[in-house]
Amino acid sequence: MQNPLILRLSHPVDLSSDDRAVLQAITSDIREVPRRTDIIHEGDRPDCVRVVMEGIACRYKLLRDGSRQITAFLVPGDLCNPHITRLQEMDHGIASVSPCMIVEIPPSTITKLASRHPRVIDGLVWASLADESVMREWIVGLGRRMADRNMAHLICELYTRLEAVGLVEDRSFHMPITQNELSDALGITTVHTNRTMADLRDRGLIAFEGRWLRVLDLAGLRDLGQFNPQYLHLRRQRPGSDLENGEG
Amino acid sequence: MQNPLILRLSHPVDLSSDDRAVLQAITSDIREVPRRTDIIHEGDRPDCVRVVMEGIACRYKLLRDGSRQITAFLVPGDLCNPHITRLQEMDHGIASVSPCMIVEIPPSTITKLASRHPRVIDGLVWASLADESVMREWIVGLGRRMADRNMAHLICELYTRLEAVGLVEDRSFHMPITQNELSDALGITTVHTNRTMADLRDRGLIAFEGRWLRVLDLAGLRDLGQFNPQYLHLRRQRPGSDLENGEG
DNA sequence: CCAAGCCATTAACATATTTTGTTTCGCGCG
DNA sequence: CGCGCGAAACAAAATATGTTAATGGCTTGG
Repeated sequence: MQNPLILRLSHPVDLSSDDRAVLQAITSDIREVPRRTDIIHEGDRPDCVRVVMEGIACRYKLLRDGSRQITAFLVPGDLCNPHITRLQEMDHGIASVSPCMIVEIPPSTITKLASRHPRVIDGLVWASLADESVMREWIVGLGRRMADRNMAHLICELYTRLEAVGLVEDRSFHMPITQNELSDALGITTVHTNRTMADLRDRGLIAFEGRWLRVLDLAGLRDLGQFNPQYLHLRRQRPGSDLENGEG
Repeated sequence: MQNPLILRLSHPVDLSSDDRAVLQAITSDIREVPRRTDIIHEGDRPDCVRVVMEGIACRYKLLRDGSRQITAFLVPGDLCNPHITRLQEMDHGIASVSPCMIVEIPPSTITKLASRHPRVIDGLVWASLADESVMREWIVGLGRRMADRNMAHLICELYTRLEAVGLVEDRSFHMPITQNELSDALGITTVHTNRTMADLRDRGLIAFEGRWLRVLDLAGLRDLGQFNPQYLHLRRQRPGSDLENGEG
């Protein structure tokens, strides 16, 4: 499997072979995290940028009554804490959903990147903008979409983002997210998630094969979720022009 | 009234008097926007950074079925498009809720700021992080909070953010947001917004005096909404240096 | 001054979603 | 092998929220 971070950043910017080599080098020291384990706790002030290289993780917040809201899923190539240079206190937790491979990059490395590999920083900023955009789309979904449409939308989101890092094969992808976790992402109960999932299956839109989710009718799924992949900003919008070096 | 952008940025970073002077200078060319008018359209690729200096605006997305979801409110001192240097296509619209005063800052000015006034840029990045954090909190609210709690939370958010730019007087602030707009922010119908609002009033938590919202029981409101202002990142976090200048 | 329109408010009823409880299935483990 | 557990599936009752429609206050503009 190719390096997901490189794949991810290749979409928004043109990486030189040198850029790629550096990215490959700084993502070589991989650490495994078992499933359902905090990668960063709420309140932490992490001293390294963490990148998911394999597996799926999530950002989440816990409420006093014990309920949980997942605010984002992280797929390979995603950064846990892109704003490291601010040394901010985390206002939410990040946990593995499946077993994950994680890389830690010290801030000094980022600083070096900023001067010698501006394209890489560009790509990271783009990725951060895409994350924001995904959040807005979640707000829309939670506020104004019925459960079935929102679930269709979420599946489309995962499908598209996983495809961007080469993790979709033959219209299907590994799906370690349980219905309970889906519920906490969609803001509904597990029971309703189960009903809704069955509904999508019955309509012939998706199918489960073991822990793999196969999209049987991508057009239909997109239509139901009113999914327009543009918000993911996976393609660069203007060849060249934008210099703007990083914030390190 | 003091310059809201300066007030806003003074919270996260220490601005020199020189920084302040520059900020004052670049926010002098103000333009008025009537209420309910698009400031930036979805699909636009704005060529200037816009800052709200007066009034309230909102980010929103429209769905095919005609419904709308507001994903954020912008108060004085907030930036409409902080990521201008990427020349991104807007994936959402920004519209005035009340009549607004808007400033436009060309990217070249930002570039100059970056070299000569790093603190200002620091502050802007902090503000952007806070915006992200607010989005996450909205996701939590839409997904997991009952309508009354979420409305309490939103009122606390507005109260705190307006207080940070000196727009809360005697526990009350100007509230031009209609129940219809509140509904589109909270993901509920106007009828339910009305019910919920009446409920908060009946409980003695808030009161309306014309178009001003007075918070009668701040502790009660915070408790109901389970509001913890920390996520707004209004104070700088450096452990030693926390002088905590008064927020009033 | 009236008419038109926006806004807040309320009622009665309909629907979506939650809550609760039970059942089944597959799987790791003693 | 049986056991316990997590996950999934299913159903009935309870509740939160949505829909539709009507009212009155208030502003605004002719």
